[in-house]
Order: sequence, then structure tokens, then C-alpha cells
Amino acid sequence: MSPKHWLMKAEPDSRIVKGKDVKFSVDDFESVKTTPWEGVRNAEARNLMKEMKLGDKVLFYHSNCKVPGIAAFAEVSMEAYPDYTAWDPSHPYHDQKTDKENPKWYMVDVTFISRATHFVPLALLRNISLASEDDVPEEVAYIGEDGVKAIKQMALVTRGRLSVQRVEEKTWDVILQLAEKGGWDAKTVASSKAKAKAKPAAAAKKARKPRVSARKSKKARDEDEDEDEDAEDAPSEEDEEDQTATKNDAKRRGQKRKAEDDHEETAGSSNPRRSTRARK
DNA sequence: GCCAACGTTGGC
DNA sequence: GCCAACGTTGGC
Repeated sequence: MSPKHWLMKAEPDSRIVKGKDVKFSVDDFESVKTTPWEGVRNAEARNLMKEMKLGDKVLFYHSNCKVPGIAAFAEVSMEAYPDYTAWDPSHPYHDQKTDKENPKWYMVDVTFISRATHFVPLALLRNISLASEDDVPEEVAYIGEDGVKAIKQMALVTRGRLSVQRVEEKTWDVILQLAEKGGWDAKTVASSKAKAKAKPAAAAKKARKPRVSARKSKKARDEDEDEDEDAEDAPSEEDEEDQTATKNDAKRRGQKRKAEDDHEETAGSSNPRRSTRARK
């Protein structure tokens, strides 16, 4: 079968988490060429990585920064696996910290292919996704109505919090076109804010009340034993995020939360690993 | 099993 | 720095 397509997020700005800087920009990526995508400790992201195969295409995304967006193209490689020669490189390998007999965490290596000639900002994608199909921003009219549809269904715009996402082939093609042709101006990218604001709807139901103290602590929080990745050298990226596929958003709406799909562990979301956010 | 509180992501 | 979104926890 033909290669699948994915989107993987990395943070281009420095941010210290658990004593380590999680920074991994497109410049870093281009310079190292291949990096093990370690540290992911979110079940859904892990499951997606388990599906990856050598040669699958990857959109390298800049997250949690001034101008988030797609910065480069890459592919699943797995060349950095330590025992590469002794292992079948056609599928993901387990994280070095996991129990090899009963692997919990899987990961892949990702190799840089090329930079996006024109960085594709999230704001542009949002703008496109918010436009009616027959009202595509003039500058990017070349993606056509189908292109708009493809952007509209991207997990990147429909969900957000997920560091490893599936990307449809058509969507990959559209992103490729945008990156190669560019054409949008600041104005096109700028207005997204207002529009984006318009979408909150689900929010109402929540209406959070003021947080009263009360909650004791959850115990769990720190148990994760094995933490961390070893390789310091490896720049890595992200991790985290949510689960399950997007497809049914419908269900997502009122859903209760399911905890990951996978069996076993996982539950560990409490794993503070990278999760802690250094607030400014 | 529901739901309020809480923690975290991550765009802005 | 702010805050919307949303997963998770845990009392009930």
C-alpha cells in the first residue's frame, strides 16, 4: 500500500520541562536530519505511531510558538534505532524504556526531507477551514473546493490537542501545494483570530464555576517511574496529547471521557513527563 | 455512572 | 499572560 501521511508537532521555542529543553525547531531538524521521536506518552499518539511504516510521509509542525504552522516535510525512517541491523525496520520499535517483552510505548524515527518553501501558518489553514467552499481566499484559490474540504477536516483545525495526527492523502497534496506556491498575504492570515473566536459553542455548556479549592491531591501524579528518555541528544519532540480519533466528533461532544483505547497502561496520563507547562 | 473541579495543551 | 477547550480525577 502506498505510504500514509501524518502530522507531528514539535516546539521550536525553548521550554524547560523536567529539566530538559524540549526545543526542536525545523532548523534543529534540518541539522540532525534524523531524530527518534521519543518521549511520547500519550496513548493515542502512541497508537498512531504504531501504525506508521517506513517511508510514510510526515508534516513537521511548529507548535506552541509565535507563528504555529507547517514548517517542513519529513518521512518515517527508523534509522536511528540502536539495533537497527538486528531489527525489522519496516515498523515502529518500542521505546527504550519500555519492557521489551511487553512493550508499552512505541516510537519511530523521522527524517527531514525538505523545508516548506512557504511556511504554512496554522492561521491560514484556519482561515481556509472557516471559509465557505465557494469563498476560498483569493490568493489560495488554486487549492480548489476539494482543497478547502481537505483542510476543513484536518485534525489540526478540528481538534488541536494531539501531537501526532493522521493526514489524508488529499490533504497532504493540498499542504504541498500551499507550501510550494504560497501566495497569501498577511491579511489573509491575520483575520483568523476574529473568525476563530466565533466558533466556540460547546463552551457554553461548561460554564465553569469558580474553582473552589477543595480538591485534595490526586495521588497519582508522580508516579511515573521511568521517565524520561534517555537520549539527551536527541531532540525530541513532543508527546502528549489526546486520544482517539477524531472521527467521531459527534461522540466527542458529550462524551465521557474514555481513557485510551489501549489496553494496559496508558492510563498513565498522569505522567507528568512533559506535561508540565512552564507558565510564564 | 454523573458531574464538578482541576490540570494541561496550545492558540492568541 | 490569558483563557478556551477538553481530558482526567474522584466525590457522591
